[in-house]
Amino acid sequence: MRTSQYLLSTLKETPANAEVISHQLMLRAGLVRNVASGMYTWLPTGLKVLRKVENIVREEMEKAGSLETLMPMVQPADLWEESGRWEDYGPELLRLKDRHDRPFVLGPTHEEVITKLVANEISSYKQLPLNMFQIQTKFRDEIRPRFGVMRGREFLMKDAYSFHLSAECLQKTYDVMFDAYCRIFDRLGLDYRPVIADTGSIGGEASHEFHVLAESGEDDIAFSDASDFAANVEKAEALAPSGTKPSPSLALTEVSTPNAKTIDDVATLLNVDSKQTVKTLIVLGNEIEDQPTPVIALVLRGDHQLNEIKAENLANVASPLTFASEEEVLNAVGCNIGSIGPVGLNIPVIVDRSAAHLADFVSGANKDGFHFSGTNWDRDCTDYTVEDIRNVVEGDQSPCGKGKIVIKRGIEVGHIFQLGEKYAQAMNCGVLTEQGKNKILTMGCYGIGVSRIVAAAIEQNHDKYGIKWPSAIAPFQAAIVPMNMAKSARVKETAETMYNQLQEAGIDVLFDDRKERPGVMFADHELIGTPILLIIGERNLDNQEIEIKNRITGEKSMMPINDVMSLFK
RNA sequence: CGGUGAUUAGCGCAGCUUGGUAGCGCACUUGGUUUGGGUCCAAGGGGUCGCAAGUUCGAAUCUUGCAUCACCGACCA
Repeated sequence: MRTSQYLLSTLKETPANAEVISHQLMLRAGLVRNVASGMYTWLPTGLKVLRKVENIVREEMEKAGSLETLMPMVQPADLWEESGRWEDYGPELLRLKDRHDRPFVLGPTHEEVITKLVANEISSYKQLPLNMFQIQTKFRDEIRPRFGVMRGREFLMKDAYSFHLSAECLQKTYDVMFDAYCRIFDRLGLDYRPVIADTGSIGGEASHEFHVLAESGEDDIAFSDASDFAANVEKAEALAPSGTKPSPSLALTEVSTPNAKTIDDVATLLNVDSKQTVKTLIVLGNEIEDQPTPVIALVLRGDHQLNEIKAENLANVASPLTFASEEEVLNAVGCNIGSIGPVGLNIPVIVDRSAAHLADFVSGANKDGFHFSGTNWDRDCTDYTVEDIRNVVEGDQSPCGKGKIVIKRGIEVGHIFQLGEKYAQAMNCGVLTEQGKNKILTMGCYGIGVSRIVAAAIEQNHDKYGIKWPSAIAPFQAAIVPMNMAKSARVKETAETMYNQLQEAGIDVLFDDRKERPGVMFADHELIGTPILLIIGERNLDNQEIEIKNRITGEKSMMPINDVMSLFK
């Protein structure tokens, strides 16, 4: 490609609306342009990168035995009613109507469509297992799109679905997909980790997320500093503290704490460590027929944070987790938020493992403006259950048994699930077994955020001059940068010859034939991150040499003109 | 959904306090100059000042409403 026939569209200045580095560089390097909140046009350079990512994903999926399909982006609402997600999905699901007033959705994912397809197409166990994927635009009406294509509303995703007769067979495909994902991220040249994940709203059993490690990531990943253990903080188990619980040494004493409504206030006022306090959260319980909504108290150590996912997975806690209103708190507890504690409550009390390990701690007195000091479990509060309901923090024991927890930020770029029978059941997707009986299939589902990978790759690979693409996904393999071609016939001739030669060899090379000063050309190529610059100038032609500059290492070296092809072997 | 802020040329911004029909840098066009790291000089083109209503002789500027975009928060006991 010649720059004179190309749309480079680089920007010298950083657009004001871009916050993270990948978003800024994607705009400056001319990869994408914003169209509306969370929606982007991919310019030629960006699309080249996107297609390279897509092709790696496609090749590895095919190698792993998955069949490519393409499903519609717009889906009829009745499919979603059949699966139950028309009600469950919430406002992220964009709903629309056609001219006949028939309801549709913009597909945020395609379980319904594929399950319906398989229900219709597959009728015998002999046709299983089956694994199909597509690379398709998805739409999720995110609460808050941000960071450019990292969390867009419209985005490109590879999603795959597998169908099986047995859990063992599903596990086998799941393992194959796990390995395929590792190969994909290896080939992309990214620093990533598979981590144990929550199955979230889609439901199901086993699940791993693949995270690209980067400061700007939106997820917290808990690692062990002594093993391979890695889990999303949402999912990482917080073990009970080791050792025996100290015995009570203080009497329960009511203390006045006017206007101290937060743990920090109370800890400061009473001059105790927040680790010696507990906070008590009132949430809604599951509805029981013909009765007012029950409320439940969750008790955590003052310095810990509630893990909402763990909490809402508890049997008697409402899902999604909902905090009680001020009025509900007043009715149930008899005081306002800020003075609640576990002592004397006549509602169910669930205590976190770490909070349950305390002795002589500070708690709310269930009386406005008062707390208790010297609170002790079993003596002052007898009716409670102990559960893991907090987020792990740095320094906790790793749940794998080895080492301590370290927390890093990650960008979720892949997610694999064992779905089980949820969708197959709802859409009546089954086959006849060897025994001639109908059996509902069990499913796996495997996603990769293709467009997000482009942003994640930049987050991990850039410097002050611009993007440093891993070579597998660079928009161009190399660029020819001639010095003062307009004046030098020798330079022009060498550049043209080299361009033709590389083109014929199938090398994706950008020939900078603009009448620009060298500085302008260097700056542009560094910004868009071309891995190799082939610099042709008068001063080296006498020796029949050109200069090679490596974008990743910054190294410059000389090379005989005729050896250029060796760079691409 | 709540809070905050922004909206003036393709991009980045000034002008608004104190109303008088718009300016700077980059980018773009033309000519010249320069040519191994974002040259320099000159001459140009480009804006219903987000939309609507109001106040006024007169509104980018004051008032009201709306829209869009962005940032922060959505553990608070």
